[in-house]
Amino acid sequence: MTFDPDAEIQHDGPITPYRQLADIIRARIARGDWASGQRIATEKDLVQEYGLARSTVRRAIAVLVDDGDVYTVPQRGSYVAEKPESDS
Amino acid sequence: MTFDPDAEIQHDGPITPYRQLADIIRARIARGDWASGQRIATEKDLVQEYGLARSTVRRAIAVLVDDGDVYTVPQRGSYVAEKPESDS
DNA sequence: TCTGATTTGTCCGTATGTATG
DNA sequence: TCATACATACGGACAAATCAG
Repeated sequence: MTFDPDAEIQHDGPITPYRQLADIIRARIARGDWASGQRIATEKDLVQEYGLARSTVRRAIAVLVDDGDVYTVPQRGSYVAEKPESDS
Repeated sequence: MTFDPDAEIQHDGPITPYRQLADIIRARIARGDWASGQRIATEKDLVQEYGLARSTVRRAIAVLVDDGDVYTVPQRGSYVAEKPESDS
């Protein structure tokens, strides 16, 4: 993935490929590429689509898991988490 | 690397280890140790070969990058830049 | 049941980037 | 300048579980 210093979403830390990929996946979920409960792209697919190392892809997914956006099932894949609706 | 006040190549500023190393690398490129487009020695190797701190080696490489003699690819290494021939 | 393909889990080695004292 | 530590990233290898046939 091309390093994009003009990426729209900013973070606390430096803009890095794994953070950018995490944002991209989040955006794709929001856009409806994958519905709630559905499996997202495999690590292998993400590696091929974005030209990143698998370790980097895994780090991006780890961010999403940490944020509660997705969850991973060993040997199965990562799925879009069902998030509670915001009442605010 | 031993500080050498009698180094042949002179500079605008004071003679320092990182400037001397930059000169050495330049000379090695000119000599053909590394061809155009090829990766030069890693920072680690240069540290071991010349007995310098890594930060000093990095400063030397930064000089070469600044001069357009080499370019660095994150997580990959530094490469000999393809320089346009001088017609003057 | 067996087999092979798929997919995530883990570990290793290499290399540069950044920060601190 | 030096020494050290940690972060980031790439690439490879192998293990383990799952699933389709």
